[in-house]
Amino acid sequence: MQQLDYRPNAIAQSLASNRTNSIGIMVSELDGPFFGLMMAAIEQELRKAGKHVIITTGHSDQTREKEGIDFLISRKCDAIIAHVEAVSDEYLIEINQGKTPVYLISRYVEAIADKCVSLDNKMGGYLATKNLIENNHRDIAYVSGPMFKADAVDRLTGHKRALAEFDIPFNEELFFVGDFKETGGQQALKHFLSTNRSFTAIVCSNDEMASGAMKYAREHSISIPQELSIIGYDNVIFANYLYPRLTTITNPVDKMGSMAARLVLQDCYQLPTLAVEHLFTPSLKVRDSVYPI
Amino acid sequence: MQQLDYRPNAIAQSLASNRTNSIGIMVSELDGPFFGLMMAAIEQELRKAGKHVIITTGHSDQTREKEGIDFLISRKCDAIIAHVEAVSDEYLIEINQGKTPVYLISRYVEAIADKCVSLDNKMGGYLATKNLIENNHRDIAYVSGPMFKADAVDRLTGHKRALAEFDIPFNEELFFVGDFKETGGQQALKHFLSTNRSFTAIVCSNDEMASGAMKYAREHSISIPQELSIIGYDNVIFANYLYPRLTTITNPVDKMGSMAARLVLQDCYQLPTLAVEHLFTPSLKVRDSVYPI
DNA sequence: TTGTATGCGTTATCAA
DNA sequence: TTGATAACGCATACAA
Repeated sequence: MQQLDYRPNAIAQSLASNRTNSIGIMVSELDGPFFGLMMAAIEQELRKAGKHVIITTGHSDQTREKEGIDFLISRKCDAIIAHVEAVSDEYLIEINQGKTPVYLISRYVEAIADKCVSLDNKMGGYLATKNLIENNHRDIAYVSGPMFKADAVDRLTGHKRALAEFDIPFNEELFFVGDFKETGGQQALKHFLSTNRSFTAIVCSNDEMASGAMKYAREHSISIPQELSIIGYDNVIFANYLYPRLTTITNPVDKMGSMAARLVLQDCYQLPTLAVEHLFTPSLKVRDSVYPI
Repeated sequence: MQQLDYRPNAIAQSLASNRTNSIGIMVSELDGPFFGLMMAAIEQELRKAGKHVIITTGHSDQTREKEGIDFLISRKCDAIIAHVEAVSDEYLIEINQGKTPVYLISRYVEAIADKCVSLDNKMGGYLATKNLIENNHRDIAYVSGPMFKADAVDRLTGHKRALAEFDIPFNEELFFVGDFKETGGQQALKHFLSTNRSFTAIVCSNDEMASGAMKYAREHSISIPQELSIIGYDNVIFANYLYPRLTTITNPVDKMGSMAARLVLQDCYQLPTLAVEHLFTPSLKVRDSVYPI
């Protein structure tokens, strides 16, 4: 009878089997180079398993993140893959008691470690600063992201470790908390310049802020990298478009995305997975924005 | 009894009411600055109406685009919003006979004009070239996108119209078909340089290719915009990050996204909509990559 | 208005 | 193994 093209009704299947074959995705933003890559990887992995992806945004806001997750749960997703920043660890643990498992990307919560896929941001922060130090920089400014974000805290920790390893004191004057956006980088450089504290390099804890700093530098005739070296973080697409091309730390967000998808496939649908990996390692991507002195 | 928090089962609702409250979205790519904005706009509009969004990718490939749409239909989406490039007009008309309406973004198909939201690309192409001409450029090279894409064809048409309006002949030597990616821009400039035909400006039919051309120019010590003016198209986020900042044509992809979403809300869910608009108008965004001569 | 059956298109269970 | 039947949790239509 298939000749009269019979198509099973996915909704009826779901009602009867209690399985929707849909996975909820929660990201902070739909635009931005970061999440695009991540979602592309997730979607690709899931789609070839016949699953589909329902997408929601949280905008790094606690309320909206919770609403989004509620929404996905109410939609009876079989699982959720979330990149959340504002919500607490406790909430994530609690929500995972429910019947919908919530996997986390770019975040590590001890109690649900098997549901986390994260990047070793301490190592990334360490690598960035170490690269500068190995290029003989000693007076290094640091632009952090908002301190409520674990990523920002970890990257800073790595930075301090590199400093300590080379006996370089951490200087509060050369520390600035930005917003992970372009403006943050601009404000940071402006601030550093105003302290009259000299510095030869600046590590920005993401590429957007690095771009902002570069822009501010150009507007004030500070040549990069001759007068000031800059290193970013994330290796976002446009890092390669900037001039000079930005040296940065790779953030394999696509690999983390596929990994999370595969975990879901394995745990929720009993599909075989090759290797599982929970902690990803960043690496240094050398381009043109760091000069030795 | 709501105190014992009763939650309606969305699946059962769907089965009984024949309405899933889900809208399928089909885009070419999940990454890339273009689609991010578009999806963000769609999601925002739909989400506040309590609808949700199922996302699929087509990768500008005819088979995959059809598969994706089939997939969304089989998932019983109430409607589909698609940005498709490879599939034929006939197919789109035919698929719209079915019970799932599919709306088109950035594409105009006469027979289903009420389901189309598009950009006046002819006007955009015209504006770009006209701006160059008004800056006294006469020898203008043109980098097109793949000619199977309607966008590319229309932009080129606009370019030719501007040329004609000022009695400038179209020169095949200064015409190159790229891939809408960075490499396309690099190849194009390389090609133009090899013809020994002189030119003072180059219009790239999207910003990626403009970036590629700028990169190639820099590598070959051609200073922009002093020696060569460049104009792009789309006003993608990174156009503002490039150096020099790229003059370009705005493509209000976010507005088109919300418009498509509102059409769906209106047609499929009988929700009131303010003004409906089907054709959007691009405009010139002047930045730093065009110099008068 | 409030209440009660019936159907939605499957899966799963149990009997044959 | 095959075949009938009861959930699945709601809308909807109809009756009270």
